Amino acid sequence: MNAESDPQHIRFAVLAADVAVFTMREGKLLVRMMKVERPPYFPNHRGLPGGLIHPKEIAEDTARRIIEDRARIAPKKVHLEQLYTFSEIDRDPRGRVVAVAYIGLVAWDQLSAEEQKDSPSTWWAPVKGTSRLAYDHDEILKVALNRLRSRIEYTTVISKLVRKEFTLTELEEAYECILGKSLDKRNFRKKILKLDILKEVSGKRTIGKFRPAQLYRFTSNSVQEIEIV
Amino acid sequence: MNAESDPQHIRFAVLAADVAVFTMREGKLLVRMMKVERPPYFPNHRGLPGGLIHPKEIAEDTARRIIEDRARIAPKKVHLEQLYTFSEIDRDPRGRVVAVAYIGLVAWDQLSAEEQKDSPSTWWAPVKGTSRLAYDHDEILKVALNRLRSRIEYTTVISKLVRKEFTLTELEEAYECILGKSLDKRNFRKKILKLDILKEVSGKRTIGKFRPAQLYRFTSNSVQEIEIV
DNA sequence: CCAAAAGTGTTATGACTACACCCATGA
DNA sequence: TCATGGGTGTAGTCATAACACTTTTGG
Repeated sequence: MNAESDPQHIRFAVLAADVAVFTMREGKLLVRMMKVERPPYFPNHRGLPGGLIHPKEIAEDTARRIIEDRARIAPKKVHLEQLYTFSEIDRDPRGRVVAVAYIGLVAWDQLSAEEQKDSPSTWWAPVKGTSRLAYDHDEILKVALNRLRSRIEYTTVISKLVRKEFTLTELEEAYECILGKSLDKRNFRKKILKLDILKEVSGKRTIGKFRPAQLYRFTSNSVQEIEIV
Repeated sequence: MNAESDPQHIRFAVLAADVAVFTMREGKLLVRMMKVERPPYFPNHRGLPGGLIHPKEIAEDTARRIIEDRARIAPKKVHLEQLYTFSEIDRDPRGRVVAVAYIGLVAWDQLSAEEQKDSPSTWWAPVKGTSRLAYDHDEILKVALNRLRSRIEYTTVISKLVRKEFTLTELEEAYECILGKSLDKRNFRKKILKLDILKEVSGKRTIGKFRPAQLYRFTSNSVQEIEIV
């Protein structure tokens, strides 16, 4: 019998979950930040919401709890996907903490006034220009963005960032915002409609004093794997 | 100060790494198995190589150590990619163990005679027909296979499963084996050559008594993201 | 009638699919 | 010369990319 099969000798590590919750407002991608008060390492600092995994919790439930308690957002509104597990020895200066990182996506219009609002403890920050975060959260955010970018190209995850009913222009802007490049309006429409993942809904939306736009919604509520963009 | 900021109250979980090491022999995908002796839960059972993360180890190094000590393969030969972190409460009947799972890829011809050989403690098993593994390893293997399938379609990971110099027929068979479908020889060759990821090498290989085949190798040693198949 | 966003079609180019025969070799 | 795997080309179809003007609306 070796050391590991004897429970007395089992080695422990601290396990945490960190979450990069994204939303989109006025064509800008935002990420949820929280205050990190960890003197002397991170006095008056900021980072992604995170916390330790409880003994009777799967990592995804930890992520949900953190979204609720730390990010102050109702977790059932947030679409979660596991991102990567970060286990660098010194990623937390207080000791060995391994973090299972998640990506969270939520549509801005699904958020309550409270959830949209910024507070001293948690707030929305534009992704562009967000850096110098506590722990290894710069790295986590970078990996999360890369994953988000690649996933919108072959899945329908973008459905979790736009409102339930949207115009094709809004959808195109969401793609452009995450991909960081502009798309051809006519080609985008042809392509997205041919995929057969959207359905027209009866209403139209008027923005300002101009021509109203047809509204659409995703036919399926679940994230599907298809070739987009 | 809340409970989590007080080191006395930090909650611990057991962390492990599990590895699905794949290789390919005679057009069949094999996965490395090990004996699991955990009475009364898994007497005389089998599973993927796995073990606990040491305090001063990143998860990937744990995976390498397990590949060396448990799977009995020189870890530097194995290409590793993090797969997913499994944290179901009861995935290990002995207690709470969270596993960071990895995919390992190694070319059969890179293995020594010892490494190719099966022993009572660790052996190669054809992926097709491998099931009823210990812990949640059926699930891990399933997720690993899905990931492997999708990754060979948009990266050059297959380079880690074929020998350094290979014929186009060998490469095509490797794709067919993992994708589980046959490809058109002419179309496959046109496509793979146009991608500009292979270079001809001077030699030819004769199999049996027939016409010798041109040898190729991947131009880059690293796994690249490109649209294949 | 003006300003602004919504909406729409064509053409050229390149990629993909389907498909069948000749070539080189060793026995 | 035969058996076997190696190697190649074309035509039809489909997807992509580039590109500009008309429509609808409220003020």
